[in-house]
Amino acid sequence: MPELPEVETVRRGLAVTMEGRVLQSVVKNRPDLRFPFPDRFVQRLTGQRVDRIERRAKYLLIALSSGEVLGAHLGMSGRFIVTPVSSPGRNATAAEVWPPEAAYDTGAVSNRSHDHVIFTLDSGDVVTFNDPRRFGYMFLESSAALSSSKHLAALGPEPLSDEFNPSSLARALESKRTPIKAALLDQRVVSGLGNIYVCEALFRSGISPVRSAHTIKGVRAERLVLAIKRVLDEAIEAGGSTLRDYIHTDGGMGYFQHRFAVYGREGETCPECTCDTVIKRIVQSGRSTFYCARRQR
DNA sequence: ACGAGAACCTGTTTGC
DNA sequence: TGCAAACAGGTTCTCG
Repeated sequence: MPELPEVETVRRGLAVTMEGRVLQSVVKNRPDLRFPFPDRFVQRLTGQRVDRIERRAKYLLIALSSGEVLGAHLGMSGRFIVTPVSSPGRNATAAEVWPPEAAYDTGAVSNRSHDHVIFTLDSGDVVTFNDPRRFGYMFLESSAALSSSKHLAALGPEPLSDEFNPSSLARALESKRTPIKAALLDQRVVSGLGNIYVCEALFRSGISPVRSAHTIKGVRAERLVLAIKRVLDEAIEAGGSTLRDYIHTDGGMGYFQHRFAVYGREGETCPECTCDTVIKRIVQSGRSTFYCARRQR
């Protein structure tokens, strides 16, 4: 579900609610998500203060006063929902007020049986992790060991950082014969991109998704890097893209889906071509790719 | 060693 | 209308 802009939007929502607060109670409703929860998960979290919430690629990193960091990946359908103590129904128990009205309104929350972890803060606010498909997961790691931990160690540069630039991208791609579409989904090349924003960035840069990755250098690398940074910036600004599962922590929607040029637009006319070229959908390594065969070479 | 495809799960949409 | 197949924002494992 969520790519970098969606995870960043969730991070901002959680930071407002959780930073500086103490985890008064933690309820875990099953032994595992995609992976088993860490040993003594509830005990290691209960009573900890949340110092800071950061993001690395698509991971949320919740730094605790114990010196440990709670990492969370949303997979395809994971979401955090905040039920404020001041919301309507505040006199009800936490279990009775979730999910908030806005989540009902979007239709994005369909089943309480997928509430896997419920955090109650000392403010009274309740933060719930819900994930129908259970591709999401959580882990705990000491702050010092975090960057070399299993899940984070191999990640490529943050696309919005200066470490991600035309020459670093060209270097990462020079040995790859796979199509550029697949290479950009490889989190070791650049971290945080997913199917939507790869399609959109390739369109903006005029690069064909089937082009061999190693041919991206020079001007093409410059155009691609710029397109990736811009599309991510714009999507974060719009609060991400809400298609099916993804919603904000307050149940609200992102708006960037209205600005997709190609994603999900098979058969529609290309927004940049003046002729009547239509957007094509192909399948690459099992995932849909949308592009304009005339404009993208 | 690399790359394509399957697998992991549930829910929703599409097609016969 | 009803049921089955296809599809979904991600990652990881297996196989050729």
